[in-house]
Amino acid sequence: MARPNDEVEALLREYADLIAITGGDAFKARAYEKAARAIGGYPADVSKLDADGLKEIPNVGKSIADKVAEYLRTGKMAVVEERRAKIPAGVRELITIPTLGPKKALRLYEDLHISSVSELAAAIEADALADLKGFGEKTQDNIRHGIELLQRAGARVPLSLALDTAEEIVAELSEVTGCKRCAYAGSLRRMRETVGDLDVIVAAKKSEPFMAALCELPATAEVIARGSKKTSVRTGKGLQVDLRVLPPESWGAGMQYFTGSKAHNIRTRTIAVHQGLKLSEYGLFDAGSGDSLASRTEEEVYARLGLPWITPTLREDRGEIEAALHGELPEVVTEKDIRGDLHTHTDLTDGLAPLEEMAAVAAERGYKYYAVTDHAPNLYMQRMTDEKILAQRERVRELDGTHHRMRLLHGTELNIDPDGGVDWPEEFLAGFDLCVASLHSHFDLGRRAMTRRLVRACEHPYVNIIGHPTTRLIGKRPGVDADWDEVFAACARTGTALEVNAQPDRLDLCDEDILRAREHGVRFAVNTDAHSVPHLAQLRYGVGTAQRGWLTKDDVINTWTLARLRRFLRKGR
DNA sequence: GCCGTTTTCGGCCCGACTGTTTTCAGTCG
Repeated sequence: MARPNDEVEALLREYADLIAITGGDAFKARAYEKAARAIGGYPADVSKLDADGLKEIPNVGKSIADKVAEYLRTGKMAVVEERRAKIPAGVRELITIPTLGPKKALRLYEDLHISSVSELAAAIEADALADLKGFGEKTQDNIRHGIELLQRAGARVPLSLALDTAEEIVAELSEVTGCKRCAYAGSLRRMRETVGDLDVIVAAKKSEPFMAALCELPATAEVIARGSKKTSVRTGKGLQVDLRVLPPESWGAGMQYFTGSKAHNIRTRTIAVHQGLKLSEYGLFDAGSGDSLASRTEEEVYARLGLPWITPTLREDRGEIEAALHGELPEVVTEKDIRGDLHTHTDLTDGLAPLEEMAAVAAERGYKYYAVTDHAPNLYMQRMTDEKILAQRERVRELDGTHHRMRLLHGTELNIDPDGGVDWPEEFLAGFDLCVASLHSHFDLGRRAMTRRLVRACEHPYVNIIGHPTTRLIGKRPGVDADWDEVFAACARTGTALEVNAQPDRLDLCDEDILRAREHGVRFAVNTDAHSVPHLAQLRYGVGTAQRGWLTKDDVINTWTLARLRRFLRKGR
């Protein structure tokens, strides 16, 4: 979903890198990075803002606002063009190599005129770096290895793989003698959709046994660094794991610190500094006397800073600090708030398990209601017919209320055709309790046609939920192009919910889209789109994503009572 | 370059590890 905000973000990031590479003021470079991030995550479309409007964005002042306005007006930013003229694009590429930063990149360019990763690889092979100051044998080895890692690609791994690996490592380290506590932190705890590396925290008096245990795990393929406080390894699947061992009394401060995000921590540390305090992974200290004021629990640390405890999924510096200071933190939706799944499949179409089994497991999960929504006929490979779906409906009615009194709803997942129409005529659709409608083909219509298509689907009187709205597949396929603000407005106007699809390779809508849609007053449904029994447990990823989008119970229709849900599903008909 | 309950200047998170620079710079998170 390339939108002007993303373009501006990329350009400002490039400028920040170029400042760093040319030895410019490091604080200036960081100011541009902060502004880039703020614009990328800003809910409104920057191309619709003037310079004054741009200055409303946090970390965007007059200078950056003017430059962004210049770019939006002319398609160029003069200062970036100037720096690009001095530094070839390939030099910036060099700093994507792990262990190679802006300083070394500039030295390579100035002294040896190296301006691409391939030139650097060739120079190392030709032993051309031997006389270069600061490039000893080890440094060259690290760069060579860094280039290999870069070329192997796929730096970030899906949330689900990261979680599996982390739970395994936490379980192993928890067994080591002397372990007081062990947990994962970092972007995994914040439930980001992909995870770059794992942060595992141990509270113990002695660190060495844990460092040894991590290095000796079967999953460990390579030891990157090993010290007494921190050890980093890489797993066979290329996932980096950073282990920190902290004294038990620092547990809360350590978890707070290593959960991040970086941006959130900068804010909390700044708050500390303003109060004459110093916040580190070891605790919150009086800056003058060095006395420890809080460190045992996260709650304690936040409280001493004058903040309530903040849910990890909100810690992105997307307004949670301000909300916390004003006592306006959202009470985000949790897994136990979900009363039912509204998008699931059975073996009648492409699911693996029969209706009876899916329903039984859903009831075990404690759901009050559960919707079966198999594919509609226009997804031809699924061979759905009127007879088959009506026979299923009969069976659904028979089973209704038989598992722990869970109510079964009969639905379907319709296909939105290129014009925005759906499979069956209205008379037939009236027989369903609810209809999900999704894009399954024609992903490359132009933006206008795609917008019209989605808006028409929302306007359909029997379409209740738009399933996996952008149809992106993380790391494989971008979402479709549409004017999403227009689509979100149509959802709000027509009483059509947007799905937060919990499949770990979808997570669609994503957190940033949820934040934007929420501004329009849209309702959401957090669904698994389960095609098998184990998929029902993937709800946690959807809930995490919903939390990252600041959704409360009230925003999510499948936390509601069945009576309230049914009123919503009538869609004013 | 941005920002402000230490406001219009002077800060900007801060500590860990590595490698090579014999006292610390570069990179990372």
